[in-house]
Amino acid sequence: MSEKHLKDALDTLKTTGVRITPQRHAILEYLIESMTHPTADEIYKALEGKFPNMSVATVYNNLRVFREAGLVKELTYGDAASRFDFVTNDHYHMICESCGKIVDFHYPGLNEVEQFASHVTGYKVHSHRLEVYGTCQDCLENAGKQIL
Amino acid sequence: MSEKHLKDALDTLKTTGVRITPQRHAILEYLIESMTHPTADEIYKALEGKFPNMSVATVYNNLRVFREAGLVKELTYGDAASRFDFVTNDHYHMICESCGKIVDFHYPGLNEVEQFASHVTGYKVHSHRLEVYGTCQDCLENAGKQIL
DNA sequence: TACACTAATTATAACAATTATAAATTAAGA
DNA sequence: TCTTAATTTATAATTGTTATAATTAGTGTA
Repeated sequence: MSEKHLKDALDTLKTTGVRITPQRHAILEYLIESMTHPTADEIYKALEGKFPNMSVATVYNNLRVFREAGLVKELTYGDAASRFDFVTNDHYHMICESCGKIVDFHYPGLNEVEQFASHVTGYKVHSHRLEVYGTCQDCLENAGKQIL
Repeated sequence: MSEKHLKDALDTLKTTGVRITPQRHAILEYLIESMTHPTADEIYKALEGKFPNMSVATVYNNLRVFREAGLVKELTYGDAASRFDFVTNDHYHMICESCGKIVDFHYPGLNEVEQFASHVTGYKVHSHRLEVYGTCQDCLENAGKQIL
């Protein structure tokens, strides 16, 4: 399953004329396997065992390459670090405001929002971004304990 | 109309025990009157005529105060500068990917998305964020001209 | 397989947005 | 008016990210 994702991703890169380096292979692999929407720095730290000489710039450069190839989405949060998400199929993010944990969920058909928005603003619509903020169950439970 | 907004905002601050300084008054006034969702730096530059000695830190500090009081929303965009939006009633943003222009639009009832997301993830939901990306009419026209 | 060409990596410095600090100033209630 | 704690200011520090230039290493071709 994730094997296939990796292979597909590498194929996509090849056909776009992007070289497959060991670093790129490792970053992609890590992105696909980790379910945690990591930051560039987390990727960097996770791979420094395998690549002691790798530079942060390499991570950033390659994340940009992947983003431009459509393999990866960047989730931006002000001056906090961006998080990177391997693109599988369309999904949205639920974010815990207490601990920052992000989980995916699917929701069908917000196309009508795009149509509506395009109609009232006159913009030609490309895409949209939806995120839901709340508190995850772990944090809810911890909050409960503190009251006791 | 915007007079009333300003008065209400100042009242809110007063009841929260926040002092009304000339700088705060001016920043709020600028936020309410400008329809452009300014960055902290834009606010700083816009007011440096009135307050030649004001520091950027003051702008940032007060935007945080306003945010915590619920008067202002911060729109974050990765390493680009945050934009600040005076809260009137709920609306969403349509953002031009070509020139960055942001316009507001209203859309009723995405509550069901929140309910759905809460159900599938187990999170307790507080809020959500929706943005639509596209190209504004000005940029569409300019693109047309370049082809000719 | 070896070569050549170009892209990618590395190390480092630069940058820009934001925040922390400490001293000076000031709003607002008594 | 006086007092006091909050706020502002000026500056330095921090953090995420990108630019630069030199070195290294994929990959197509002979």
